[in-house]
Amino acid sequence: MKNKTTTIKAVSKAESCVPLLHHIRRYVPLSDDEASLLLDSIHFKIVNSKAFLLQAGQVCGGNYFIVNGCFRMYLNTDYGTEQIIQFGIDNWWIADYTSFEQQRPSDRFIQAVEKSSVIVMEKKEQDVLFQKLPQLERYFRIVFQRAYTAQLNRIHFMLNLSGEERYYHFHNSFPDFVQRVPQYMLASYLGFTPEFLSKVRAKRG
Amino acid sequence: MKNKTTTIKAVSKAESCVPLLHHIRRYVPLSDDEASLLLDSIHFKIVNSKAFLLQAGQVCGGNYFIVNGCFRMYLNTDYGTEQIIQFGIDNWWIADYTSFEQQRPSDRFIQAVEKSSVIVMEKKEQDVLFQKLPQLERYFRIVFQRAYTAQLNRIHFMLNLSGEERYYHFHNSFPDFVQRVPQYMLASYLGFTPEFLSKVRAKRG
DNA sequence: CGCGACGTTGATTTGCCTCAACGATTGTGG
DNA sequence: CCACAATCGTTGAGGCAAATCAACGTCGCG
Repeated sequence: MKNKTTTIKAVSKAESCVPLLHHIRRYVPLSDDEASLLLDSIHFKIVNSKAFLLQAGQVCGGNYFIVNGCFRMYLNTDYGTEQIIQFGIDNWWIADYTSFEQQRPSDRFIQAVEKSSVIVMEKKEQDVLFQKLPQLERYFRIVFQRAYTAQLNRIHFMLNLSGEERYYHFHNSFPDFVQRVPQYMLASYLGFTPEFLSKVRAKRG
Repeated sequence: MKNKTTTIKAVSKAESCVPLLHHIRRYVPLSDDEASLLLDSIHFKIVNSKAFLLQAGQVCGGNYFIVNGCFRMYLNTDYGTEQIIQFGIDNWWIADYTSFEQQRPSDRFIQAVEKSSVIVMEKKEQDVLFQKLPQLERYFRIVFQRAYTAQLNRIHFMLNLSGEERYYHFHNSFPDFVQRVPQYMLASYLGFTPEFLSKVRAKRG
């Protein structure tokens, strides 16, 4: 019985990490041996809705690959409100990289918006992995290069579009995602109030 | 006289690339042999004020390391105005990475705000260099990781601060930079009009 | 069932924009 | 070296997009 459980767990870990391996192999080569080396250094985690990967004051403990689900990164503003600065969904990495790299306390929260599963790569493990599998540096170079350009594009839209235009642009870009998060979170992310979003939506069904 | 000029030029290339070597060595090891390999694959370029590294419609020809000077990246909006989405100064890399990676036409401009000098790393050369000097992947991984977090922070300020607060925050963060660019460019970058900036400044000397 | 979280709607306010006219400074050609 | 234009910054009047504040409806859940 004990053996069986162990076997199931082992299988489940390998299986649950398939999306990550697939994502890595979109950008760099990774042999099966190298993949199992990787698997030894990461772990899989189920995160309940509203649970935190990170809370302000803590050091960001891992670099998180979202296997499935949805997270929001936010921080508390000067007067008590929460400001969402980004969402993360399936096949995205999320972390407070300033806190993670320097192992210093963060000022942010990373919270599950729905029940989710992630792969955790801790700082120590990641450092070792970068030595053993240098192609991971290339992989993350590409990941961050794209994340950087995505944020620049986002800034462009924030500067040029009205609130209403931003909402419809986002809606067109991620039509299914809009259903997944409460409207007040979407409003915060897009940079306006929930009341405003409600009025925009009232205009067109 | 001609010889002398040539000699000066050769010396000047090695010398002018010192800031780049120094920047790389802040993050990854690079032997002298490796450095000269690098030097063979890049070139140095003086850029006059108002000259372009990239214009909309062109493919972004290089990844540019700014040795000294100042650049702005902008694009034309639907209503004929220019929207600045970022500045680049000494020791920053700048490029339209979407255009650069895919070698497809850009929709952006990269223009010198003042007389500047850059080091150009062309796509082909960069690809070869990444093979020869794999630590450059790590170097750029770090560069992009930091650039990404910087943009996330910038988004946070755009979402949370009023126009006046954004100006003073930027002013405090880069006190000398504010002097270097015309106010209308700063206004565009910070997301308000030149008139508004003028009125903000009028309030406090 | 009743409470708290979320969304809606309307009245009012405000931060910033638009438009227009006017200085100041720079650069360029005669 | 001056005249003149072009560029950049300033100031004010009026307008609009979105925020704020408040009241109310609705749904899911302990």
